[in-house]
Amino acid sequence: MSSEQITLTLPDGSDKTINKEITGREVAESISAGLAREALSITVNGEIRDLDRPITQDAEIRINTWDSEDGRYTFWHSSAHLLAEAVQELYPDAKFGIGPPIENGFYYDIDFGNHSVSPSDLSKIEEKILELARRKVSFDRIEVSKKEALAHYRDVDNEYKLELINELEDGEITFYKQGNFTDLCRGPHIPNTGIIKAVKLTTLAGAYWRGDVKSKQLTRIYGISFPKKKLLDKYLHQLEEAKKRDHKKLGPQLGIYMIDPELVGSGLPLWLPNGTVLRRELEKFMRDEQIRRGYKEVITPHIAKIDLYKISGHYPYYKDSQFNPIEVDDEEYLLKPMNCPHHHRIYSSELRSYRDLPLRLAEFGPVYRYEQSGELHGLTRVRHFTQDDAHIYCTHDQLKQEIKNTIGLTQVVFETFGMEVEIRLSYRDDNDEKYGGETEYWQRAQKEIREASDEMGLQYTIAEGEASFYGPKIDFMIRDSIGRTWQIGTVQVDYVMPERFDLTYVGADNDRHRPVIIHRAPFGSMERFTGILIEHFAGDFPLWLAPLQMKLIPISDAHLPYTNFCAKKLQERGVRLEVDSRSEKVGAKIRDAENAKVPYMLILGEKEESDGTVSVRRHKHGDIGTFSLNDFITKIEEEVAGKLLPSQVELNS
RNA sequence: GCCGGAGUAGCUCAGUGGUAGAGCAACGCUCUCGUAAAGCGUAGGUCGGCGGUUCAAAUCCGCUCUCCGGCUCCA
Repeated sequence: MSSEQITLTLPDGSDKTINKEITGREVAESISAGLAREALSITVNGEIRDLDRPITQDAEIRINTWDSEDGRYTFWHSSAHLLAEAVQELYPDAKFGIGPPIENGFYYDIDFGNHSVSPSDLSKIEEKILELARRKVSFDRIEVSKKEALAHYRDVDNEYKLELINELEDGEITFYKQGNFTDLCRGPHIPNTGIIKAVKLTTLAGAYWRGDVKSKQLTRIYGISFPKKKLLDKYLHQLEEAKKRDHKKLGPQLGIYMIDPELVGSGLPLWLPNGTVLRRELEKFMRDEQIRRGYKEVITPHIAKIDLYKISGHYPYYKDSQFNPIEVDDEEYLLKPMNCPHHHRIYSSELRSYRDLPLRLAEFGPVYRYEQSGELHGLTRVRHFTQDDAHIYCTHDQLKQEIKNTIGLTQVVFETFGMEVEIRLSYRDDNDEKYGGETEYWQRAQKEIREASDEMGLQYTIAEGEASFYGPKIDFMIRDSIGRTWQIGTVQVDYVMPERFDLTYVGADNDRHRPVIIHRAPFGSMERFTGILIEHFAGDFPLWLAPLQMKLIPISDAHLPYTNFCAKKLQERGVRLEVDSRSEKVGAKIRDAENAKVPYMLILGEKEESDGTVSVRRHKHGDIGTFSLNDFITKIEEEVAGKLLPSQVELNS
């Protein structure tokens, strides 16, 4: 091969030998005209780059279009620049912070000085963006020295960019310029602004410069853009649909929970009868799983003396997010922010032998945390919640197997509900103040959870700085209806609390040893899990969870006796049902049951009465046929016992 | 806690300074009905709260509470 040629490997694994210094655009053209037309950027050995930059060496490449994440990333990054240009034209005094692409769109943090941006400004900015886009100008990459970069931002008096540049190495600083707007930027960008056909500025928010509360708060404008107007309409429609799953709306509507800020308090959910049924079913499910795995259940009080939390370290570390202490008889008590310290005291109540380990103490433990007012959110972020908590006290030799067991249990939970979770290993960072315990313990614990995760075949990402103060975690995250991620289940390894509480066991060598603790909560909290569950199923719960499993609908009053007969038979088998004896037409009763998302409706009239059958409707599917009462009972008992998801239910009669 | 938005009947919403409205739900009566809305009627409000401007405030102004979307935080 001549030195003038390089080999490019395409995503399908095929190689392409091609002249050196070829640009991404030329590569795309060499593949197909269609691809060249759609191309937004190119990924070269994992780095996303502009299409018009030459490729100088052998590389794995991928041409990015709107259909790839890298392509959309490029598109939205360029959109953020266009947003900034529009703002600069309309508000010349605005100073720009950072403006990255995000999962669904982009944002730009802007210092508007004294101007307070309102939603009506947003539509003006949107129009300006589209106007600028139509000029179809290119994004030009300009390499600058650090000195030039600093000089530029001194001229325009932008302290934010100056701060950013000061942290950069000379020689790797680039600007991008489109039209009249130049921005410090690593790139890459799309070929020209004209590709951006539709834009929607979605949200206006305050955002601290560099995420620091002590810094100035800038105005963050969120937006999303598309290469076709139709895609924007589709996106907005999907957003509307997603909102219908919102547990804050569905929860109260379905009688699951309510919040009474006036007299009970914000963030203190009240579980309504339907929600309580659901929650008790969830607890029963977890208890059964735990009994099979050798857990022992305990119950501990909602409060404890403040000293308990001084020993555990919760009090000094998390003073700000606790309810104020309760003073009684010269003693201070705290509403418990965690259950662990209570459990540790139970552990310490007896002399423990290595033969007793692992000791697995479980509790549906209520905790109280004073979350900031702006942070409260339906059932997913509250000030009082109940963790499906457990602490496993074990020897070092047992640790890895126990971690794997808890991961296994957590997986069972998510499989049961058909949930897809993202897994995150939450490690510590360099900020020693945030964490307790010896660094060597931390390294050890991080290694152990990683090994256990690998051996269980988990796909995870690692997040530094997300650990709890006593140890690293495996966090199981799930998305809500509008794509926000919430931590649900967690498995944590803890070497710190055994030291703080001086926990010991007697080993085979008759010496005292320190146990290790695993903290775990597969649901996380009953509240958050229920909130997520509502959104996951959009209120159409599997039969075993549905608070109201069926409605019995007599055709007319004449069939009420037979309806009550069926109701009695079903109730004897533990079915949760209601008889709709209102003087409404069948259609109306069906409609009401459908709206209440009741899984089954039994229509009972003359035919059914004389045959001893029930005519069955399934929520969202309609009439599924006629069954003998006994066959129907068998069918639903199988459905409940198998914890079948709505999508798994066989509807053939 | 911070930034922006919003609070009118149980729900969805109309009402821009002059007597608080609609649909659905609820309740009553009539109808006794075959697979997604029967008909008629009744009741329901401190227009989130407090204060101010005005002859007059749901409407204008100030403060405050709560909720929504973000930020920060998150044991």
